[in-house]
Amino acid sequence: MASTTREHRPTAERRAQLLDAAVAVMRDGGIQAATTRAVADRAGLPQGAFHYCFRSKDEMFSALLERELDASLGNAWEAVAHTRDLETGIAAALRAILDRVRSDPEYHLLTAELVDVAARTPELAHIASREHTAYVDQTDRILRQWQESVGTPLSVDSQLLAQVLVAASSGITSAWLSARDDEAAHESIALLSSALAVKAAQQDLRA
Amino acid sequence: MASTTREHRPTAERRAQLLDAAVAVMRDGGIQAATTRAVADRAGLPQGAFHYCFRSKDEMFSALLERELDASLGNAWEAVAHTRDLETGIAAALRAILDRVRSDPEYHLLTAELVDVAARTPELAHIASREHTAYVDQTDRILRQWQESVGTPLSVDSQLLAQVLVAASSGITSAWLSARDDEAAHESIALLSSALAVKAAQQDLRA
DNA sequence: GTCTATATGCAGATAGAC
DNA sequence: GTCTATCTGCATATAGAC
Repeated sequence: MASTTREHRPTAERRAQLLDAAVAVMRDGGIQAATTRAVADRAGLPQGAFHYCFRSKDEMFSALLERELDASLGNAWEAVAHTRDLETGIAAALRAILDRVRSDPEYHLLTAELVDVAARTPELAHIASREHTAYVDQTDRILRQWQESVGTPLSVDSQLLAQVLVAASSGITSAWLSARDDEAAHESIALLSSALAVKAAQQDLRA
Repeated sequence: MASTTREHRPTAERRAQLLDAAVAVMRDGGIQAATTRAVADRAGLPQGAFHYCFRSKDEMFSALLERELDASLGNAWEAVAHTRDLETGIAAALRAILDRVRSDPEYHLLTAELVDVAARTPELAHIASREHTAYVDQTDRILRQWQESVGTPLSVDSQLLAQVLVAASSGITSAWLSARDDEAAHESIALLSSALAVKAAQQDLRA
């Protein structure tokens, strides 16, 4: 019996199944490796299944991008909200972000590649852009929350500080992904946290 | 006459010609677009030419990676050496880096993609790693130079500051490449320069 | 919805004349 | 070194039975 008939499943479920498989394939071999055959195989489905879940490979890629970038948001900066000391909070959050990357470098290499490809592709550029804005906004929200809970206002605009924190985390993780140097990453986190906290909390010391 | 005979050229020259063409093709369509045919076409050579310049596509990719990453080093942090004030120097250097990216976003998107792919590919990972180290070392050298010319020593290790500066620049450029927000980038540069300069030059103000 | 079989095209690499 | 022609395999996508 060459053909095993499979159970009928709602399309949404099959799509998720294929997206999961696509991530698995890409984790190993990068975006290039994600052919429709490889993805369908990994999902345990015949290659033909691909095309009644997605109109084309491009459509799947777009769906994947949206799903993964959204998921990778997480609550990265949550740690800040739970400390009284800004420096401690920033350092803890940066360490948490680094730990997530260290625990699954392939996945984070993949999201970086996804963002690059999206930024270069006209039909996808808005996804990368929207994702970045959402990430900054979420960080901003946590900073305001911290500000309220502590009472003392920041001496810099929270939105601006959020932007810088996001840039700092992306710079540190990308350095780590290239060099895999734990000590360098932790030293950088310590210095950055301290520098930014001093700046953000300073009551014009020299005025 | 369907076949125009071409002049004989040293292999090194042909290789450079193909690498240039590969960059041109990738700038437009990303790494995926760089098929041996597309690259040879862009170079004005027949597809067969590819294989007496490079043993395989992988070999070309490796050569390309090495050449482009090395070229993209530039003297990015040179600006620091030429100012007495560290904050001014850091800000100028970061703005110069951002300007280079703004003047050719496609190229810098490409180098980012190259680094990602290299970091994931076992045979290429060392190139990305070595490149990153070289970049930090070069920045460190400029910081030491500044330190000597100014007389006052930094209050943080110059190598560490160099690491952080490299991370900061990569975070800011990658944010800009996603969101294309000039104002945000310049604000971030100002805040980071100020925060890091205060930290790096502080004579233990609170001691 | 599910599956097999297949159409069509392009990929990387090579052979062999010049 | 240079070129054309071609081998071989895999890519995406579709057709059509169940």
